[in-house]
Amino acid sequence: MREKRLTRTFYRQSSLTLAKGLLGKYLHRVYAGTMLVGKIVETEAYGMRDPASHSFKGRTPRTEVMFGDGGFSYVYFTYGMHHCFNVTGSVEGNAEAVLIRAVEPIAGRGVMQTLRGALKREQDLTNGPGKLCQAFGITRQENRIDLVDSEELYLTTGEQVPDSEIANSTRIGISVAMEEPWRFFIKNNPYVSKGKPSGTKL
DNA sequence: TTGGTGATGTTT
DNA sequence: AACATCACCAAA
Repeated sequence: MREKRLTRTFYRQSSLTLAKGLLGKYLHRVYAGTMLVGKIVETEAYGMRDPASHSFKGRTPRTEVMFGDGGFSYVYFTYGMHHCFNVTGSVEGNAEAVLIRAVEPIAGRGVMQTLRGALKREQDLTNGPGKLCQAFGITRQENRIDLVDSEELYLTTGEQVPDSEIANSTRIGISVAMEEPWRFFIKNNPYVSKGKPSGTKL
């Protein structure tokens, strides 16, 4: 069966709804003529009045795409060596985005392995936000792509994930708003990242 | 299996 | 100076 692309309407939801709704969807990326596909298994929502969001301090050249319409890629570079891939949500003026933290490889494994280099364990291929960007060849060149139109980077309906297979927790790797349970993942999926949720403090 | 640490460059 | 991370190594 043919994969159906996600519509603009789908992306124009709050980042919280979108983060959960993106689980099971397929990420498609054409890299050097090869179609790479991954099933989204872990996401995090970042929103408007969220101190952990890049958009919190207002519009800057980097975060401008977050303030635009839903359905665009937001790729940033962090820790001096990693890229992270986000999908913008909501509508023009509302800065919301969902960080894609992990995917399960569906197609194009060979190319992903080449891009990632030698690995000890199979799941290390794509079980983290920086890792999946490397495996899919996603860099800042892929920032601000319209996922509704692009032939190189887009999302499709993928697989339905029942609520009973979805779990949530606080987000990973942040130092503010650590109590917000805005991370979503598919239970028992081996490609979910191993980062530790923040905010398990008193 | 867990935990500590260094690499690295963009943004503010 | 901080940072929405990862790979490495050591200890147990």
